[in-house]
Amino acid sequence: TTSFCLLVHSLVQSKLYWPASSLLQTVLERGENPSSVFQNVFASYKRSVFNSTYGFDLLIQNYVQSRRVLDSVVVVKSMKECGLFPEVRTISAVLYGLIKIRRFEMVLGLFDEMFMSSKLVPDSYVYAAVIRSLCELNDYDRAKEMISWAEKNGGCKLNVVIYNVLIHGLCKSGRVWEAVDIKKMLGFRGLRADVVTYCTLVLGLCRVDEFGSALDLVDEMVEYGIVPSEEALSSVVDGMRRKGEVGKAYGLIDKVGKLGQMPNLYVCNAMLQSLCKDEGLEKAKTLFMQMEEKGLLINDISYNIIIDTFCKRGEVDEAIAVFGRMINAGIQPT
RNA sequence: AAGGAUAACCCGA
Repeated sequence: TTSFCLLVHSLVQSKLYWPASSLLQTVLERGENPSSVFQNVFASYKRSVFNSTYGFDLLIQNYVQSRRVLDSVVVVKSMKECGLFPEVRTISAVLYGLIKIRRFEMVLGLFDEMFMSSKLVPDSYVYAAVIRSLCELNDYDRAKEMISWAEKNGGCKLNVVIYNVLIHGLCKSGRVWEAVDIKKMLGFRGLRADVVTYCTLVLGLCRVDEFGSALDLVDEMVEYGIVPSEEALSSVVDGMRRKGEVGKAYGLIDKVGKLGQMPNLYVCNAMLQSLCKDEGLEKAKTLFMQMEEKGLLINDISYNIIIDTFCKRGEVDEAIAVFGRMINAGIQPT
């Protein structure tokens, strides 16, 4: 093992990271416990003339990638005890490993240990991990405190992702209006809501049946040229439709359609149905054309709705024409 | 030089 470790350090010195990493992998597979592996790597580090500590980072990475996150934590802590520090990026990989196994308290503990009592400066990835953990622990007060603290003396410029994490957490906990407030404050921090911010809020609002506000947000994002996801758009359109606001729902499809986005087929079919019933056939036909243009995979149900409507109006010729198009499109009549 | 981050999507329980 000692020769392995010496070799690792020298490979790292020559920037041969990939071989160094696979060498470490074989060391890990020997099943030694992480502190003794660390001792070995540390002993050969001291003996060698190389001064890059990146070999330790690779060791940590290897543990994380082998889903041995807790072992990676041992190495990080051992390094600190020996006065060595991994790169911030490496620590962040460990933090996300911990999040994946839902050890949120450990994320907070490691954050304190590594960043509160050293010269290491957390970056936005690290803050995102901490905020995420606080949200998962339902401690939104502390999450907000942490953000204000980081804004003042965090040493790095917070980006929109951090706020998106908080917004998502609040929405998931049903605190949608707080989430909306956070978004409103982004401007004062020199940030702009992005597609994730908007989609998260839109879906959060839909989940608590606030379709009107969701609609306003979609309007706003479209003004900024941000295209809502199919999922977000579908939720709002279907919500408005179920509230009986079929006209508004249709207007939204029309508007967003110009940006190339359509609701999913389910929602479109429901809209066809509602338009035929409440708004007359013209709009339904227009929607149907849009669905064809946008390449939505129209199914038998979509055709049946149109055919049925023509039949009910006694326009059998039209119905047969649509039936013909259906056959041409290769769809089995049902 | 590396599989370091947030919605949705997907898959499994």
